[in-house]
Amino acid sequence: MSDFLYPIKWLSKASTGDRVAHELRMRIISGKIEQGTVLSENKLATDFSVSRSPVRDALKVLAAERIIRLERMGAVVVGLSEKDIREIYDVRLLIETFVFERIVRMDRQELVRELSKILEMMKVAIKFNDADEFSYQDVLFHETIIRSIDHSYVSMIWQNLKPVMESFILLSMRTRFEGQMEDFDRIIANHALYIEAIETGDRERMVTSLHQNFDDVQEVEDLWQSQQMMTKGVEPHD
Amino acid sequence: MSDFLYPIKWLSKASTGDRVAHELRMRIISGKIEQGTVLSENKLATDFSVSRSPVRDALKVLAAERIIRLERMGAVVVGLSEKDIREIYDVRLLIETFVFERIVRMDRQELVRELSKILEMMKVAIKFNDADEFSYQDVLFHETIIRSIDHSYVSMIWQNLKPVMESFILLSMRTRFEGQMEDFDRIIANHALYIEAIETGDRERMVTSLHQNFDDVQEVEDLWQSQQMMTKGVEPHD
DNA sequence: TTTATACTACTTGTATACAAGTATACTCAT
DNA sequence: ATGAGTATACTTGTATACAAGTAGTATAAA
Repeated sequence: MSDFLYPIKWLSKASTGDRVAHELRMRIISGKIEQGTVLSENKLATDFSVSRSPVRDALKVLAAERIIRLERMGAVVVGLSEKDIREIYDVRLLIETFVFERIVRMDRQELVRELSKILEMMKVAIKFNDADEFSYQDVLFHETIIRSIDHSYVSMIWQNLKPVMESFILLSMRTRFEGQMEDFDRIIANHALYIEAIETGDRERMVTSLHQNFDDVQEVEDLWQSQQMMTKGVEPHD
Repeated sequence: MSDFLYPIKWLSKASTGDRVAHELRMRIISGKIEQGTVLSENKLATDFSVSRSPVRDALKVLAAERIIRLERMGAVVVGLSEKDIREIYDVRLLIETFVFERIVRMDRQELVRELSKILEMMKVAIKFNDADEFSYQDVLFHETIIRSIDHSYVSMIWQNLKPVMESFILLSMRTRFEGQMEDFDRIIANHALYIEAIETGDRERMVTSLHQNFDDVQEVEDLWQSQQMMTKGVEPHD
């Protein structure tokens, strides 16, 4: 099969099933595999040169994430619509707001330190033009905030959202690193604002930051749409 | 293996893997399988007289629900702590509040009708002493509310919460049907209040209803604790 | 030409086989 | 008695085999 969209170095200790899931997710979200395509376990198995077992596992995972739909015959690709993106951000807003309310009641010194470190990492990633590393740190930033309150069911929600978000952010950032470098000043500023909000316990600022983050992605959405157009443009997939 | 805790009639069109998952979940949440127990795929397979494949599927599902933890050797039973129950209700509060905000902006006549129907079903279930049917309708009540706004990621959260909630409610209600029948007047009244809140768009009343619902379950929690004690009886765990 | 039937080539769900790795217990040497 | 090392009986992850069922096509009859 052709080259991989998901960073292989992130899969060092992953099982075959995870690898397939990550790669399939990327191909679906990037539009490399079109919506409506029907995936067969056998075909995927031969494509990835693995057996059906890990493919099955992968499909279950992707179905739970709602980017494919398991049907009687075959798994049909659903992908991400604009509505889905909005909805994902609804949920992020929902849980991060919840998390914030708890955070401001805690000692958040350690958290702020950790977030500052991640922010610095992000800056370095920009400096070295490393889109993947930047994405990794970006996702880690929000994960760190969410996990800080030690709430296993909120973490669970994040766990379910994370893979799709990660893929989406990866694709967005790769595109931006090809030309829209000026975006990153805004993104960094936005994350700094988030840290400030946490430090000072300023709910207002937090919500502002979250919304700006969303608007950011909305822009990206357009890019992504066009990228998708470009990708499929060629020919309908098998 | 001994008799089943999960209503077999609810599994009519379920795969073997689902059956195993449902039954295992019930046994874990009821305390019939103790916390800390290490489950082996092979042992479960022979116990349930099935092969490892569906057992594997089931364990993955239960791990996603956080009631077991997949480790190198064996799956260790985590179960539900009081903290978990609180957290589940945190999330329910979170999403049902979100849902309510959307509902009040919609035409909610049809929804109210549907909820009223379910409420009547619940009354009938009480009259005929059918704890399982009552639980089913109770879960359906909340699911109906949540699905009404057509938000796939909020639905996803519900989907992840539902099985554990369902099992928990089933066990609670079965216990209550053995003696605390007076509880049900309050539960019914509480659900009626919820419907009213939706009908009138009264956010205040909705939150009241949700909190009362939580308090209800907190009481149940005690019952459940004692039931669990009874089941294991032996000694305090870890 | 149209309709009904049967067949073929798929699909998934479950069972089994095999490989690689890990913990426990036992044996042997000190 | 104690410690090192090995044997063994487990564990999971992946591959393969088999059974049951479905869609769509081709063939045959009206």
